[in-house]
Amino acid sequence: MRIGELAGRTAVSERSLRYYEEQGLLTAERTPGGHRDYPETAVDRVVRIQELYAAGLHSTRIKELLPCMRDQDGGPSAVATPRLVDDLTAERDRIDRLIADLVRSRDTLDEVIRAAGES
Amino acid sequence: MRIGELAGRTAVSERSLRYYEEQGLLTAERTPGGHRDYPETAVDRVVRIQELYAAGLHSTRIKELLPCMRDQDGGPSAVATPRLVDDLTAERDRIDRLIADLVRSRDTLDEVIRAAGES
DNA sequence: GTAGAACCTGACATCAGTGTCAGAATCAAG
DNA sequence: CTTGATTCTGACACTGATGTCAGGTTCTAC
Repeated sequence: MRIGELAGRTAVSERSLRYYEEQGLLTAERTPGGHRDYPETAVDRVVRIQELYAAGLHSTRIKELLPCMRDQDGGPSAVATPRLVDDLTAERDRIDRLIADLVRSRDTLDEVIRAAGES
Repeated sequence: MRIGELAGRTAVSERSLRYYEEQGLLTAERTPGGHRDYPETAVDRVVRIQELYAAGLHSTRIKELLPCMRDQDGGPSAVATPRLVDDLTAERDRIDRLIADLVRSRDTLDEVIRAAGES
């Protein structure tokens, strides 16, 4: 599929999709004229990338991580090195703390929203 | 207490504390010489502010929200307007989706970490 | 009063993903 | 072939909290 369709189906801007490619997170075939041609699996991958970005991972870390992930189509093509495992463990712990923060913030918002409803 | 102590106790940089004041999120008395003098309650407030920042709220939104929050020392000093309730509800929904993303990302990391441990 | 630590303001830098625009090339349908 | 939609590359802007530095002032303990 072409970039416009991929952007539409993933709700990610074309700009970002080109950026992902630039960062080595996403590859695409090219038409004879140079237009990008994505496989169906790209949809899944872009969604994953977005999730990881949302979790605060940087593109370099995502790039290291992607080959180690169980892909939509089968097993991972690589196994994380001990060094990477350390980094990913730190990321996971950071995300854990972040989730805890978010839950507290959500509770705070809920309380304010509810208090306004009671008046 | 002075800014250095507050920074130490909250693990927030002095730079950020001054920024919070600049944004109207945090107030402080001043010594005759112009140094900031924070009340004990500032510790709690700074922690809250950090949580809300972590949840992706901008300073303007936090500024609107703070007066409506149940403070450490008692009831809220204001009730959210209907307009603000709408905004906060949108924020809450966004945070909900973000938490879901984070959980998925954490699970992904756990899987990669575990896979590396099995080898 | 003096030395050193802590604090003040103001300014500029940074980060990294994304928005946006320009000008050119390609693609698809008539 | 033509036309309009889509895509291409490259460049520059932005955001917004935080880092950092400079030059000066205040505080605290001796």
